[in-house]
Amino acid sequence: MKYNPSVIEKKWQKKWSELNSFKATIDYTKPKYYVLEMFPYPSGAIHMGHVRNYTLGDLVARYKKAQGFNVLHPMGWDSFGLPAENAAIENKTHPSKWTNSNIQNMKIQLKQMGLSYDWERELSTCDPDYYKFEQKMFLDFYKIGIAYKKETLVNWDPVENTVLANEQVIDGRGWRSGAEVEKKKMKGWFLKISYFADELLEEIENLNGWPEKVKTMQRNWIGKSYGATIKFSLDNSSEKLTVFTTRPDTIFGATFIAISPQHPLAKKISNKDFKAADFIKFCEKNSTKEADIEKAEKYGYETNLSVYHPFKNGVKLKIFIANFILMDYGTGAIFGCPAHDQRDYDFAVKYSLDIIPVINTKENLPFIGDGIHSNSQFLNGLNTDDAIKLCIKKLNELEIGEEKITYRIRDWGVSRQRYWGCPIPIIFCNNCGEVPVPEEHLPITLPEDIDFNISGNPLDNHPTWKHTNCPKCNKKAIRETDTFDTFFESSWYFARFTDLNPSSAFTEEAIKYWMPVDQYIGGVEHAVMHLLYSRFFMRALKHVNSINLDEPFTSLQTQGMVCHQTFKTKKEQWIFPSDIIKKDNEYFHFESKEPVIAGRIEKMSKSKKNVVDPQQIIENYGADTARFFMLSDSPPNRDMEWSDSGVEGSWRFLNKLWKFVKSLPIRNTRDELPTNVSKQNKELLIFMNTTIQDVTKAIDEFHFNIAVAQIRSLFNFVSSHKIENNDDLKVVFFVTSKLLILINPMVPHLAEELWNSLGNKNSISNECWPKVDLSYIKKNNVKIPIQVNGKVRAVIEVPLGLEKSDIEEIALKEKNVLKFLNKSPKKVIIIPNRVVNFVI
RNA sequence: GCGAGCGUGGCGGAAUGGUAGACGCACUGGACUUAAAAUCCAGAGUCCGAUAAGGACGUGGGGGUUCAAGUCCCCCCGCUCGUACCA
Repeated sequence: MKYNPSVIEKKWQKKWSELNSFKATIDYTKPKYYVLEMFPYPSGAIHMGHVRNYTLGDLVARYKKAQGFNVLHPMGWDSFGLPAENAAIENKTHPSKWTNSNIQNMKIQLKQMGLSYDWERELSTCDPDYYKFEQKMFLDFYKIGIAYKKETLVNWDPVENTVLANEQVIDGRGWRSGAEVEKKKMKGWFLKISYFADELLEEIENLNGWPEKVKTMQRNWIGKSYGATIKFSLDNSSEKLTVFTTRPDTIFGATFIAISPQHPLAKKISNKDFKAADFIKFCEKNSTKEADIEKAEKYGYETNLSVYHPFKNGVKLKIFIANFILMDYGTGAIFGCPAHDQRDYDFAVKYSLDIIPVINTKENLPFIGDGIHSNSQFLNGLNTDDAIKLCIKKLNELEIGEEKITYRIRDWGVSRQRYWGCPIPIIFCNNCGEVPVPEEHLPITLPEDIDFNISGNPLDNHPTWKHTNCPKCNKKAIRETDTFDTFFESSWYFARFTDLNPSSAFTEEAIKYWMPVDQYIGGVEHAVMHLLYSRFFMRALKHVNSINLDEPFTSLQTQGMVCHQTFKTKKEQWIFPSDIIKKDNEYFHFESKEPVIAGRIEKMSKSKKNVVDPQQIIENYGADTARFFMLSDSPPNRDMEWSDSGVEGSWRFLNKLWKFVKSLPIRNTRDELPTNVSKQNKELLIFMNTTIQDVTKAIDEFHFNIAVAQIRSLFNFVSSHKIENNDDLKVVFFVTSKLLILINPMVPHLAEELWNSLGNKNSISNECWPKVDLSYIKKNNVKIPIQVNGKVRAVIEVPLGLEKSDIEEIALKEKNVLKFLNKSPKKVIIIPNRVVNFVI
């Protein structure tokens, strides 16, 4: 019988579903394990990124189940978001219809992959039964000031009259209209993540299961910095201008002041100075993307205002309005010290401003490092740290400044001017102002009838939806027509999975038992925002007594991208890999037979057409081959290349495994070992036990590609084992059984089928993970390289733990060692069981 | 621009500071076959050497620490992710 994945995969998927094999038990006395993959946006069909992510998670879930844990492994849909609205405009379908049909389709696909989800816990964030809870959360936050309203800058498309997402701004222009995007001030809702900045920062060090790189990124994102504010007095005015600096010690090198175009003073100046107004307008012609702002050429406008230097009598500093000063950071104003800051230096050179060094150095300016101060009155002779301290002391004495801690992190803007999101439960009343929607009126649901053909915010354009009565005074009032950022939904879904009861977002005992998530897996692109928002959200919810939890994710793994070679015609048109045929190492288009240029290996993306449809792979090779290849080659946290030959390799291996197990002549002796184990059989058992140990270690360390390699080696070993008598057969059976348990989390359908054909009645999913018999892996001998001047000249095998002098004696008998040992060694390094190095 | 990560044979990758290249892909030779595919067996970093023994070189580039560096430190190059309204 041939290996036929399409038959056996359906068979076992049906069986798992009938037996409810992967249901998380509600028995809070058992040890639990919660494994979660980042839930998908239902874009229409699963892509290879999903396949990779969910294969990794499924391996962990099945492995932990085998280790005896009560496993929670749920799946849901991050189903609010922009693409549904774009689809609505393009295909004239309603976002909810489009979204739900995508979910149906993707769910079928996930089931075809044989993933061990507890589908009874499925959730979808666009479902009012889900988002009603976050409206309540928002109101709780609102009551204590964690949610508040303020003005912010948005990308405004003046042609479409809509707010654009950053990704909809391409080279400073609206993606559909092509109009130059403007920055526009707009009021929106914010969550006070800054209130928790210190706690979020400090707790990073306790996230032991997180990758160091993610922790570093979050630390830098929060960006706590110690510095000072300095109040400068304006010339010819009683007003003060407060700047923030992390280097108050360089104050004597200050030669100019720069303020943000959004600074109140800039606005004031522009009232009288038309050129300043023009300049500010010019600065507004840029997107709100940080990268765009930073990369844009730095411009300044010299105003006719200046301030007095706080310590240098009579010295005035000109105020510039500068396009690179962000209003959101510090005070939106800086003093420029060109000698000791790269950006200030560039600015000073461009506008021919003075450059006054105040730190002694032999290096070229600007010099950013530490050093002894000069030219700095009371700071002369001090190093940077001491100068900062003394300067702050002096500022305090003179009451013109103080020590100040600032954070780079900004409060989280959650308002979106879109339809397909959770409505924000606030009502605006002319009498009463902002009024929260009373809880008994929740959920506020979206209107079904919606028109996307009018430009602007669809909810705002709806003829009736926003009109309501004020809950306080009952007069006519208007609903908030903004909806939530979809990161709102993804900031608590993991906690919701623990108990989907309809009356409250969480239940105490389910949270206490299941949370935190033991293993969270997803793309590294979420390293900061989603993960930081989730950490913040748990704290905010704790603050309003909704949940008793701090950190949501104990351990985190970030998986790399799935890449594929790109192909282009000579006319620069991208081509799908499935439309290409390879002949004599050259590529041709399947239909036109035109030659095709093979390009770089890049992240799979629809725009470059270098995608492979998982559906095709499942149909051609089966889910197990797709899963096995996903795990085989690359370590999970690195990018991987999807290649046809790699898939073929996995397919071949699974076939070999199939044939081998099916060829074994007897059944049902899997737990029996012969009373006397021959030398040959002992070697196999040693290899098996070593493999069990190594595979277990590799899985625990998330090195699944190594686990695969070791399982392959064990297969190579056992399948070439000579079977000459019944004892040999027993051992081969024993080892094969263990091998199937090891490989089950990777290729569960195949493992079930082969397990079954070995005569087992139970599902392999209920088998325990094999234990290592340590008596088989005690080593007696060890191979030691012998080096001469660090180069290996021989390898000797000696008993473990042999004395240094004995090792040296044996080493000195090696011909090749003596050949290179033409002088007596200056030094002999012997690390027992490790290495010998003769240094001559 | 800023922050973070990555870079090892023809390719994916392996390697507690201690034998670089496990396992696999592609490749080459052989077996089977009328033939091919599939399958099985064997070989293989590059160069010198005889196809051997053995040697030299070799982990993006340059420098350093060390008896010993893919691994630690410094500088540079290239690529990738994030950069706050994509998810």
